[in-house]
Amino acid sequence: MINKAILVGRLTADPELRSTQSGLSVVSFTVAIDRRYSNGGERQADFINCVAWRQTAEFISKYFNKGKLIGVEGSIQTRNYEDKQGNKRTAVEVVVDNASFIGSKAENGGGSPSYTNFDAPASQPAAQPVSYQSGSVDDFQEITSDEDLPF
Amino acid sequence: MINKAILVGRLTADPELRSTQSGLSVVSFTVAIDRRYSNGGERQADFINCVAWRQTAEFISKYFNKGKLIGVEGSIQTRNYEDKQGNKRTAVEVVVDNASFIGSKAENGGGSPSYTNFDAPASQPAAQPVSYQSGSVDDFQEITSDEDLPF
Amino acid sequence: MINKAILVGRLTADPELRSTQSGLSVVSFTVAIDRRYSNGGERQADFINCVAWRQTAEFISKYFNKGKLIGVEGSIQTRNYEDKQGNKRTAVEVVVDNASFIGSKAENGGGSPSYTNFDAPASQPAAQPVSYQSGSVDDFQEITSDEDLPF
Amino acid sequence: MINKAILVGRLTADPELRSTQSGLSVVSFTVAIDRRYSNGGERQADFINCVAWRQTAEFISKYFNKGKLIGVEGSIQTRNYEDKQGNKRTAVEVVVDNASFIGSKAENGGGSPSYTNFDAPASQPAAQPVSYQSGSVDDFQEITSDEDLPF
DNA sequence: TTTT
DNA sequence: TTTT
Repeated sequence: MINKAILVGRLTADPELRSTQSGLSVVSFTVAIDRRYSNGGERQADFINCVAWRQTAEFISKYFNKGKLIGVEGSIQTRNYEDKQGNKRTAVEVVVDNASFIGSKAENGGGSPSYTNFDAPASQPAAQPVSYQSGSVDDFQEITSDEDLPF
Repeated sequence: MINKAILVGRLTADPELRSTQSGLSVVSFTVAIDRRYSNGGERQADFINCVAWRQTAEFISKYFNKGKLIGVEGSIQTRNYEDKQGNKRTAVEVVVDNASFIGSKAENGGGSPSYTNFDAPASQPAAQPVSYQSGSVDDFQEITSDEDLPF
Repeated sequence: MINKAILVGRLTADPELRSTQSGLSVVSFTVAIDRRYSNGGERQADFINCVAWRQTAEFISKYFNKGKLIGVEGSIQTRNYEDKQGNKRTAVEVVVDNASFIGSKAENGGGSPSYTNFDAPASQPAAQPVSYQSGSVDDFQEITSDEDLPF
Repeated sequence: MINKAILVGRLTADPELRSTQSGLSVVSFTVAIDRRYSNGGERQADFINCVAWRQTAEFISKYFNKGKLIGVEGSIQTRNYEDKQGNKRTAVEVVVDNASFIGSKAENGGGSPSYTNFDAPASQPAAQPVSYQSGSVDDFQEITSDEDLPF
């Protein structure tokens, strides 16, 4: 089974990092994406609610803010809850497992001179990460030298 | 900007074809997709509402029914409406621009001996389409012979 | 069956529009996409060959050039051919069925003051399209008014 | 930047698990995907080379074989190498970071009664995983109880 | 509740 | 080199 959403749009507000009772980082935010073809003049957009957990949440809250372009990859999750009036409602949101900068330094806010490069292996020169993906660092697709390839 | 959803799951019910006042075909249906990792035993699924228009709608209502596997590609749309109590709510659904059969004849229900192959160019032998995509037939990626390629 | 590629990267060169013998527009171009995690400092990128046909080809050659950000959606196609030495080789390329501008006017080159808005319905105010999708204009997901929805 | 491929097709052969000199598991395999619209009768397919590493590699070699349906998610990688004649060639393959079963038990080969459920937290009842994703177990999107959600 |  |  496959459940995949891929979005590129702009944050409608600064993402706000929170924690669950058990200490997990979570961030929720909304991505605005203009529709391709609008209705005779009036612009239209979709506003898609997203949630990210753990390091992905921390990455997003650290590097993105209102109006910035973001690339997001995840799955569509439906969740039941009761609203204040006790009505059963269902929330639909994208659970983000990967977020990326899109485009130029200018577009991304550039700068951000001082920060912790939490992803780079200790011995490597620090560099601004261009995305953060759920998973431990040692699972990223490493660049294996040719001799190391068995095919 | 990019807004793309790709789903493979099962229809929770027979899709029901309707028409708008202006005569457009529409179908709405729900795709159930099991989550990869469930919560200590209890299975969990996401139930994603989908809408398709025109020929895609007709294709889906013709070839798919409750329980069948379907592959769906589209975009996530948010839409505002008022519920019966007059509360403003927002609906989130996948607007499908392409649906595909997934897997074997067995899995797909096979059979379906008589139908109109609305997509095939008139001069071609009729064959069961394996998907339907928004767009006129003459926009499908045709198989151009090698001599026809300019590179 | 599903075969979907979604790319956001930069054009390595100006796309060059050509025609097949039968008069179809084609464009081929390469999208460079930085890898997320590079190999201890040296930047690495994937260079993905793409082909687009018809109006998508014309759209791309009209609005994009070397270095510009592009969003691309399509399928991965494998094609057999013989190289100059007569060896059988297989080409792998993304057949683009949809291309989009990504990000700001600045990022996109903005300007482009005079052009034909080939997609807009005749009666609508002309506006720069934000993407072009294979399919006739009348297959785009239109914005249907609420009364028009059968659900 | 975004580089995403999503495929559902059939394995053209049994995947063969290998190891790099440094002891990493790798598997390479080819996914056959029928094209939607064929050229007046003759069937056509794309044959897409894929590589997977580590646990994803082990998962694939354990649960999939020739002819089986597979869902694959990854990125398109281009890699330079020299062929036997010393010509520079470039390989294009999908680096898989997630593989899933598609469809029914029947379709998947079902059975497989005894195996190690390498992903389930120790205290959970063992169950056949439905996919494997790069990343440590503790990064999967867990099902958090409602009280645990900060929104 | 929404972004350039 | 290719799968149902």
